[in-house]
Amino acid sequence: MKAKILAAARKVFGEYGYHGTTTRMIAKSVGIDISTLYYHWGEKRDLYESVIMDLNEEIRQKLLEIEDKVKGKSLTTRLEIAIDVMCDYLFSNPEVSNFILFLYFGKTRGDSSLNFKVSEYISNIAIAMGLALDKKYIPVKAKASVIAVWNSVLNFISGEDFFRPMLDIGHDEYIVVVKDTLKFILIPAFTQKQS
Amino acid sequence: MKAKILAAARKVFGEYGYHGTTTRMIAKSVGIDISTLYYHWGEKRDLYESVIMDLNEEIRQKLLEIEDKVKGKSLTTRLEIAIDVMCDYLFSNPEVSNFILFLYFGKTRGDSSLNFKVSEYISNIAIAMGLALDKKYIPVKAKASVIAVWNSVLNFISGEDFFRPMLDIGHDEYIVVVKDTLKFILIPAFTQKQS
DNA sequence: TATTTTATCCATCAAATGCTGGAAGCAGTG
DNA sequence: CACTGCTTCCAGCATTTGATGGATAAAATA
Repeated sequence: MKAKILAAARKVFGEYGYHGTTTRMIAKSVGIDISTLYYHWGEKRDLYESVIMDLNEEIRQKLLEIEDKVKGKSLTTRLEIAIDVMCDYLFSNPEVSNFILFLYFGKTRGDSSLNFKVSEYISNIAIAMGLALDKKYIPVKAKASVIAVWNSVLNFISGEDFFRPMLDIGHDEYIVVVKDTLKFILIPAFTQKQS
Repeated sequence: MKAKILAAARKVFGEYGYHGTTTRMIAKSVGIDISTLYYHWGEKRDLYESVIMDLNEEIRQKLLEIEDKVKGKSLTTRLEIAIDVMCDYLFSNPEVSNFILFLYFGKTRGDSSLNFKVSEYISNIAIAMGLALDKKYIPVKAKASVIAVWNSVLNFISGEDFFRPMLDIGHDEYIVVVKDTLKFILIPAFTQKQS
């Protein structure tokens, strides 16, 4: 039950953001009373933070998986695989990217400095992609590039409802276009001769 | 007064999103009573939609300005100018990109299909950048690319508080890094030999 | 000046929302 | 069965929040 609530919370928070989500909405989506929700998770904020921690772990795993898959491949292949795997994962769990974007850009009344450990990820990705050699010193440029890529992926997934009508294509084709566009834009940038 | 409220509303909505913003927050940031706010703008939703329309017009103007500036230049120069101008504008008005991102990714309880006319912009940009020749037929690939670029810009601006600490640099340097990164990633993609 | 119009605020309401107490169900254990 | 611990729900409380009515002041108009 506890896990069921967590999964539902992730989806609702992802769709409507922290303030847009009411505990009643989450409870209803699980089919239980709010009291049951509070019994398992306490305050709304605690549930929210639990979702963040849960997501953190899930993404960490996914990145490890990618890191493992790209080992020894060429830079171009590494980028292609990374894009494919991340897109597949996120398209299957669209609430994930939505939730993360809310974390990035939305403020939450009553502050709280929640830490979604992107910083760590970014460095790991930069190394796995071969953009940095020394784990201790990763160039600003490399980090910034990874952030740009990471954001692009999230945006295309979360913004499907917004962008797909503009392209006038179906869901499956959208996935293909997104992957192609990401590769089209990113691969030349990273494989060009470094200045 | 009406305009003052609109400007304040844009900022608060941009920071906290629709549901995260209360009419009292807006009124307080202007220094007036909520009643005064309601007197001028009616329902919260109406004010919100007015902000959208206002922003729509402002961005349209900005894009026309860019279109005018890049006329006759090379593709590389066009991209550089576009990135510089948009970055300068958005860094000076960070609430703008935040607000737009909320529109893209956040749902609002009680639906309402508000239309932020991005579709129109995207096509115009594609043409101004020389990615499409015929106004009537703009390739999916061109549109998708423009969306990716557009999103990247918004993300870097809105996500400054999130990303800058990861890069461990100051605000002014951040602006430079963002512009450079965008150019670094985007220009090779668009200037490569079309496949 | 008298009157109307415009703008602002105070007090307040009704609904929504976060959250809780206590009763009831239900499984396992003696 | 009686007891215990865990889980669920109903009812409700306190606060927040969207929204309004009416008094008051300021400005415009006659």
